[in-house]
Amino acid sequence: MAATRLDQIDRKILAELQADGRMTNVELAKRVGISAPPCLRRVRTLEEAGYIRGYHAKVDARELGFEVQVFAMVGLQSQAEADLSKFEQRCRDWPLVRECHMLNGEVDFILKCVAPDLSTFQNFLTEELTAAENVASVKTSLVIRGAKDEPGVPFDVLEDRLARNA
Amino acid sequence: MAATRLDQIDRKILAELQADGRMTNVELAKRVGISAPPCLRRVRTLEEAGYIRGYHAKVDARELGFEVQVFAMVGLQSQAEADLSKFEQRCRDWPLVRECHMLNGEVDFILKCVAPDLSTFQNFLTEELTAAENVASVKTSLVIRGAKDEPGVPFDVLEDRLARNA
DNA sequence: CGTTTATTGAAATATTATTGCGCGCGACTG
DNA sequence: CAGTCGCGCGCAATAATATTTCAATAAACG
Repeated sequence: MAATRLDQIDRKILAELQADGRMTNVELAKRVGISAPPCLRRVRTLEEAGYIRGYHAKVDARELGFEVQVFAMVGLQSQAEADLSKFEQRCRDWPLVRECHMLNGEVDFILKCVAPDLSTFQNFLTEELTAAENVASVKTSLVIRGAKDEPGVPFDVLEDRLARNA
Repeated sequence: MAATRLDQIDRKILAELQADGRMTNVELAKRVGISAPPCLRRVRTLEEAGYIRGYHAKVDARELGFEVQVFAMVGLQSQAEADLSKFEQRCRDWPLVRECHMLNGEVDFILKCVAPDLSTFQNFLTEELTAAENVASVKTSLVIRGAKDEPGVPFDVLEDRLARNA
């Protein structure tokens, strides 16, 4: 794995920034056990190498009036690469679709969507998603409640793994 | 909606920090059109009010050797609240499970999981998830590739909406 | 209207980010 | 092995940013 290119300090940096993306560099340096300048240099390197894709505030959608979250399983008629790409591009253009993943199995894509209310989503569903070219089937499930939401990497698992391989 | 309590500047702040969680406060202030001190106060207020749930670096799981991502649909035997909670707690304890959402419909939960490789995931699947108390059925789908991944709020939709209601 | 309350922005101060540079350590070489 | 090269560290100095303080302004209210 590419993680081999990283030493323990780099991984600690990633873990800390994943947990708190606004941590100051001095605090980060203190936690990983080096001084501020090399710490900052490492962060920049990790960013440029693509280990860090960006930093984002986690904004509570429900608090902002997006009370509906839906997972949609989408099946297409054609799975030719050109058609897959076309569908993916449409997902990128739909603001209500926040995530789009291509899957194996009977379903081709899973979409995570948000909407201010059910009628807005239903409108999107019938007018846009189901109606879109090449879409064969759509099954949706409303999110009743969220129990865990920590996208990213389980660094404890990673460290266990590296320790075992060492 | 609770977004009514926020003015346009607050919403702009949220949008900017969602897009770039490490933006400096002076840059943020410049973009939203006020000076730095009140801008910082607004950010703190938004954090305390729960509009901002935290800040996180988006770490690339695949780059770190987590090459497998899986969605798992889980059905339980009992949907009594106590049993639902128990299952949710288990999900929180499993490091490979990064997200857990309760759904309506035939499936009770959808889980987003990561693993270093397929065998690690299959081991988790058979030894932990499927074997867990009260779990009736599990269907999994491997993520072939990701096409969009922007969790959060579509602020353009929100602004449209507010403009229409005004 | 006068008062209260909330929010602002300028200025001052404290922290933090960033750059420049010399040092030490390990690896490669003759 | 000694010499030297290259990498990465930390110290110190500087630039930028965050944060507090405070007086002024504008809206809200009686």
